Amino acid sequence: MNPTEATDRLLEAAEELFYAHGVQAVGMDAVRARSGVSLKRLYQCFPAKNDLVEAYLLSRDERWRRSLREFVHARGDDPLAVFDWLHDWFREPGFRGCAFVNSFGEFGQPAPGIAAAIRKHKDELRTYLRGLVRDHGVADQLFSLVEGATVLAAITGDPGEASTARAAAKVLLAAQG
Amino acid sequence: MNPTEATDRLLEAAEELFYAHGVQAVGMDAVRARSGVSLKRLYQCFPAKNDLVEAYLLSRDERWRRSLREFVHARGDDPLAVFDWLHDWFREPGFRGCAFVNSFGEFGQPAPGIAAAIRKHKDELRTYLRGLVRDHGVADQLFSLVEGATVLAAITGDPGEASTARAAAKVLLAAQG
DNA sequence: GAACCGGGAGAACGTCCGTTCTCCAAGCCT
DNA sequence: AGGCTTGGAGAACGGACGTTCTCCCGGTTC
Repeated sequence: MNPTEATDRLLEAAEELFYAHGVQAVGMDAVRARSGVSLKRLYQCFPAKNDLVEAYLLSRDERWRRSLREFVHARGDDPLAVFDWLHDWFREPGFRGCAFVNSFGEFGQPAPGIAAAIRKHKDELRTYLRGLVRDHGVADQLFSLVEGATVLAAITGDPGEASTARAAAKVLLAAQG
Repeated sequence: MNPTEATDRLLEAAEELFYAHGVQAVGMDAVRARSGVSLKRLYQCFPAKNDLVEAYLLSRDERWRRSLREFVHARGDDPLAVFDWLHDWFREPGFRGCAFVNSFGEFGQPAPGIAAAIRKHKDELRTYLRGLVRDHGVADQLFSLVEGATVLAAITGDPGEASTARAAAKVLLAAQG
């Protein structure tokens, strides 16, 4: 097995396991078992667990934002489509909230690379929303609604939080003028 | 030292340590050291760490909601005062986001008591907001803003997220009619 | 064919931590 | 005073886990 394929399989396994059970609850041996990559190669690709966690977050960020971007773009970049996408996401079987918020909660003082990955995700999302909604103030308000709906959907298990946030966003966008 | 005083000191130590560093990062021995209560008595008061965690969450819920309620009540139960309170909270030195959201992130599948304490906190908060804002739809929208602002303030470190959410809340309340 | 190299499987090591156990000092009752 | 209980301090136990080490096999090169 070649190193780049090993890295891919490791990242895929890490995403599934870390997101589903939390980073701390998943041992390196579980990642090895799921990925089919030997421990030795695992540590060649990622010298320490922190490195794998950081790569997991960066990879998930890319995939998550691409999915959102493509969905919203297919709807003419309507900001409200963001909340329709959220609604679909919340209904997915394994939905457990925002991976970045969860990781932030897991680590009291995250390693620098991990903290940076978390902040990067939120910064990029904010920037994206500001691209959809020219008024930065309103974009930031929508951002707050997105985060709130995600947290609440995760804790209550109710995907309807997306509809609540969507209704609020509609009012805020209309008030923007 | 009497058992009820021991319980108080344990809860106080647990709140400080668990909130500041995360539950998993704090060992029982650290709680013992901080509280000055012996390990033996600690395990008499709380037979397992989960019990202490659950008590910590319930205790923090009471204190947190009382503080919010009193602040808002002193301002004539103006819903917007909720966001002023948030702004003060976000500026506090040890602010690290919502203890319940953080705990939710820490445990993939929380023990039943812990999951219940987390849900209880959010349920009570929702109920409280619905008391302040008669229109349940708008109350829930404000709830989403509260959660979003808290998450973002924690991750970005910017207390100004409260002002953003406040501005949004003002528009939503005005639109309510 | 024989020495060598890479890689896999899994044992081993060290540490951390939740929980329990041991031991001892100090108070209390008769 | 002398046995008895209580509680504290901290050692000890057991398991989990991150990381490294050992051993062995299969393929490659002279």
